[in-house]
Amino acid sequence: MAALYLQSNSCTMEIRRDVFQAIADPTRRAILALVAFQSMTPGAIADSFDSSRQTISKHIRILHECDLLSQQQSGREIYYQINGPKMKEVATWLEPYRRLWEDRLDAMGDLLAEMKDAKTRSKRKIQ
Amino acid sequence: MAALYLQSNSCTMEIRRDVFQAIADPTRRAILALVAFQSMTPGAIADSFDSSRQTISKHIRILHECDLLSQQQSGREIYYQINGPKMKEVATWLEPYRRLWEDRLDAMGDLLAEMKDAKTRSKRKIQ
DNA sequence: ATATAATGCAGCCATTTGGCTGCGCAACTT
DNA sequence: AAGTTGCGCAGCCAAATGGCTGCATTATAT
Repeated sequence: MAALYLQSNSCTMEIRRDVFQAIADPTRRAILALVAFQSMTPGAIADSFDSSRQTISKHIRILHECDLLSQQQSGREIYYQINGPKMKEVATWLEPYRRLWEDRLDAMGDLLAEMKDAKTRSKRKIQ
Repeated sequence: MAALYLQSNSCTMEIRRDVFQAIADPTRRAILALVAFQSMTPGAIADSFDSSRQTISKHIRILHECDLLSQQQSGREIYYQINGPKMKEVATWLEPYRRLWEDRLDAMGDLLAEMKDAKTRSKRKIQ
């Protein structure tokens, strides 16, 4: 939707993918899980799935375009591996929400605390 | 893609959404950011965007279907707020990858070796 | 009681997505 | 030199996505 485009002569070329859109697909998350342990070739990765090699290759391309995978050529083989810092982007986005599931002080946590602990002098500000 | 469907008489109704697919859309992430501070009504949320109220309502529905938002009715108004524990699902998925950007990172190969190390409990080796 | 406000739902539409196949090309094997 | 293997790209297609508009419904307000 909100992708960046770059005009190159007569054609329009997409240059950047969104990390969140990339990890939205379960197959791509599975690929990330596979490659997390060791770098793998597209062929080897595709062997783990029922989809065609080209389909998996497309997923790899998307992961590579958004920089979640880095490649390393060796002859005619290309080894793909996870790009750690890019994964951190998701963690960074998630960080501000951490307090929402780690214990107290959000609206819901406030409610729960009130239910569990009758002594709490809560000045809840729901709504 | 891999969504669950439930047959209900003549129509096919989707019953469950994926959290990752839900946060893939930038508008929905913005909604989450809005609602993180306080519960809000769909109308108030929609005021923050250029899209139509119904379009935002659709996004809210998706977030609610995957349980990222919880609702609380008050008269004809409905207050939506973030569901913390559901957000944790993303954090849980991300956790195994944390070592990829944390720790002492010398080279990518070292990181991979480290992950292997965690499995085999043996000596650390490069790539 | 009547009007207005707050929502959700259904339907329409253009674009994107994710699958497949066919193909071309470079790099190993024989 | 000729064949095989690994890989990416282009093109096709059905399904999903995200936007819009037009209702229907249920509370409030007048």
